[in-house]
Amino acid sequence: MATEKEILEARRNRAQELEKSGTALFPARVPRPLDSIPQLIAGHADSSAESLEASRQLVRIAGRIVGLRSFGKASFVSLQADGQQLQVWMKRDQVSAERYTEFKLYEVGDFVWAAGPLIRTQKGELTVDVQEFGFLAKSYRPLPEKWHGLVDVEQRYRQRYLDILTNPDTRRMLELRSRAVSTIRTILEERSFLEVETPILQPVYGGANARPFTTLHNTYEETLFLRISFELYLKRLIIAGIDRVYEIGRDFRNEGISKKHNPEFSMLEVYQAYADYTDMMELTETLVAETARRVLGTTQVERDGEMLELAPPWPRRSMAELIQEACGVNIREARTLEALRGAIKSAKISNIDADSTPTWSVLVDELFSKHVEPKLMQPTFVLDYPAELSPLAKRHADQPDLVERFEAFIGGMEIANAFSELNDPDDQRARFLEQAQAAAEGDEEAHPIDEDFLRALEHGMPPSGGMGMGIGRLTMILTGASHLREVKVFPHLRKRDG
RNA sequence: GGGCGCGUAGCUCAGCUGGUAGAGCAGCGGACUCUUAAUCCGCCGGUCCCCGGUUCGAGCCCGGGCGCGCUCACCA
Repeated sequence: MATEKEILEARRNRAQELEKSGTALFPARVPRPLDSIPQLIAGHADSSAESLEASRQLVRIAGRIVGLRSFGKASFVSLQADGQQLQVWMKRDQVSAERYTEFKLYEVGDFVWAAGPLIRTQKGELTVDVQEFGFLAKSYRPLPEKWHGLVDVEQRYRQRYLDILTNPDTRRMLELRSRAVSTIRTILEERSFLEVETPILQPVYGGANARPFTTLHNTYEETLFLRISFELYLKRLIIAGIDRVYEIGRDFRNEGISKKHNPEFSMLEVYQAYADYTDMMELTETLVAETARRVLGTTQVERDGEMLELAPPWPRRSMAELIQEACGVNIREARTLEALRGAIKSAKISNIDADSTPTWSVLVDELFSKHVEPKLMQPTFVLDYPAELSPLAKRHADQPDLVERFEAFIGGMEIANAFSELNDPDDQRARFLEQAQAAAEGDEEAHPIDEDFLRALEHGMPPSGGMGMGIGRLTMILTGASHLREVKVFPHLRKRDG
């Protein structure tokens, strides 16, 4: 018997036998109170066999059978709950021959409870010396192979529950991500920010340059878009006088998948009135460093063998000076497309096709993302982006072709993006029109015009700073993960037929 | 989307120059009251990803497809 069908039949048959012997396979009630396995383990890390013997503490635990070492008239069973395992020792003499026969029908994967005194075995293992036990839930399918565990990458993601169940690292990642998000909420609450939930289905998408997912509302016969950012709604709330506001939620972008990209991803967006992008720098570095400190207990993380120091202050570097350093091209002198093309050619920059790049800004962006970004390992704020690439950011007072914007990079990856928010409705309209022009010329990621948002802006918006941070990428930095899907609970995989 | 690689038992893997499929774990039967990858004896288990081709003969070679990984491109 070893085909999948036969293994499943064997488990079904054993379940039937159990049921015939009067055991409910899926009982509704669990005996209470239950002791927590992690708490028992932590509480008795130093308890000796003698002290346990002396106190004879009676405990009751419940969990999934993940290991079964069976002898003729006794068995050791590993029970797992809350991600940790505690051994129970089942002896025929102690539980009665009849009940031991029933127990022999239990198998790896099933859920059970067991009660008895806590002891330490001769080998020193903390163990429940079972006096009473019972069945809690049947598992009809086997767990992954116990020694190698689940290693097939595809199956790890297609059946993530098995990955989480059997790979402690995956569980630790989930716990860490959860604590990171809750720490971010705590810090923002400490600073009096209000958390809101804005629409995911939007009549006009915006706040970023990306292609959206499109859907249809049947009743209103209305085309709706899954949001690509929360930005324009949160700014409406700034206009509404919610001076410190944030949202943690999901964005959707109909684009490629890579180590750093997924079509749906979690974002934090924060907006603060009477502030600008320098305030956002302080907030960003504090959020990242404080989250690391509270979750990991340190502000130092390792990435590809390099130690990263997340503690503030992070260096503030202008995009121009970083490009100058990396490529020897001075974008402040080469201010036109032709001049920049010439500078790139004379500097002999590799893998940039200067002639086919349509605008000065896009060429600058190319230089930056290919030659600077991958090298930004230690946390770094990159400041002062071309206005053309940032239709929602306020212009520099003295350099109107640049905007007050920064992106924060860690480990060669963009972690956050922020600006002094554009609050001049006429300039905003002009920027939208530029975007409409780009769209007309075929730029599928151009920002659409949002008349409703412009109307709101005309009512008046205070000077404000805004910042967006990728939760998944932050988690990658905190865990050292090399791929975004590692820090997602259920990453997207192609649909499989059959 | 392009390039490279992979797909063999439920799981983890091996399979020579093309000669008719193998191990460990899991499963089944048996022994066993201090194991923790328990041990020992025996047994069962295959659409070699799919379709087509070459060949006396294909897991292996060729063509097409599907899925996955890496990578480049795209993309915050």
